[in-house]
Amino acid sequence: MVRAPYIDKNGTKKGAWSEDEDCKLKAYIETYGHRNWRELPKLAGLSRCGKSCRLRWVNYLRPNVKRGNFTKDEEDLIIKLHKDLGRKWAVIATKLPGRSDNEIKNHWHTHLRKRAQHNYSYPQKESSQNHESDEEKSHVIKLSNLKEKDEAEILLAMLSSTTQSTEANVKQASTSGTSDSYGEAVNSEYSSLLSSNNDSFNDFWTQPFLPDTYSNAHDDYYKSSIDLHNQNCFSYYDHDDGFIMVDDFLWSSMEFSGFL
DNA sequence: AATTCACGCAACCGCTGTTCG
DNA sequence: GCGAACAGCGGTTGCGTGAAT
Repeated sequence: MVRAPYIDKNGTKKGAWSEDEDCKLKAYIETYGHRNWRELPKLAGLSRCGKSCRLRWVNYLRPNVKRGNFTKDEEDLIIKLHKDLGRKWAVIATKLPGRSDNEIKNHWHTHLRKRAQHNYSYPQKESSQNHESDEEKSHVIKLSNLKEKDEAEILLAMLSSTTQSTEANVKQASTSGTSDSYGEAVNSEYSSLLSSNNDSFNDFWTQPFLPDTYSNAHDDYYKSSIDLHNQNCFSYYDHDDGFIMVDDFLWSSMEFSGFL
């Protein structure tokens, strides 16, 4: 579950903490406090860096730290605070006594992010939020789970909403049909598109890719229809997950529920 | 039974803001 | 006012575990 202990080139111990180390750290802080994390490991007789000691203390050793499963109330609060505050885990942690920012962050990424997404998608679904059926799951297609060629097709569709000539150009350039040439063709077309508009290129790495048809009225989301493998899909942009592909059924649900 | 895959989580890393000399 | 040191934060990684094949 955790990284195996090892000594780095500076002689600092890394990886999982032993019981003995925990005892030393806890005993030292309970006696002397932690005014200087950098000096603390030396004084406490540990071969750790200050950062590592601080993290261990904050997440596991400090008094009143709560372990184990999150309650429904805690989860609801995290979802609400995340909606209001964004990824300010340290601030969120102050509202959940006994929970560390790291623990909340991990719990969000492994459990709540998906749940929050589905809650928005199926707001009135007979309180079966943790028991989504396979049918429901099939309505969401995460870009990162798609194969390269799928991604290339989606990228193409997005590009084609900006320039009608792009798709034709790429398809012509990739008549050999291999995925490599297909990808190269997409990259080539994409590069030329970007270099033709230096203003938008400046923001390329920091802003989500949005076509010129993107409307400010939809702050985070925009609709782009894509025929992917005979399934009519739509896409929207999510700050956490990037581009999300959904089929027309889910898109309708999301529109109906006010998510979009 | 063996292997592969996905998930969960503890811990690390790098960046930013704050404090101090 | 400036730079160094430090603390804290958020993103990412590594690996154990259980489920799926």
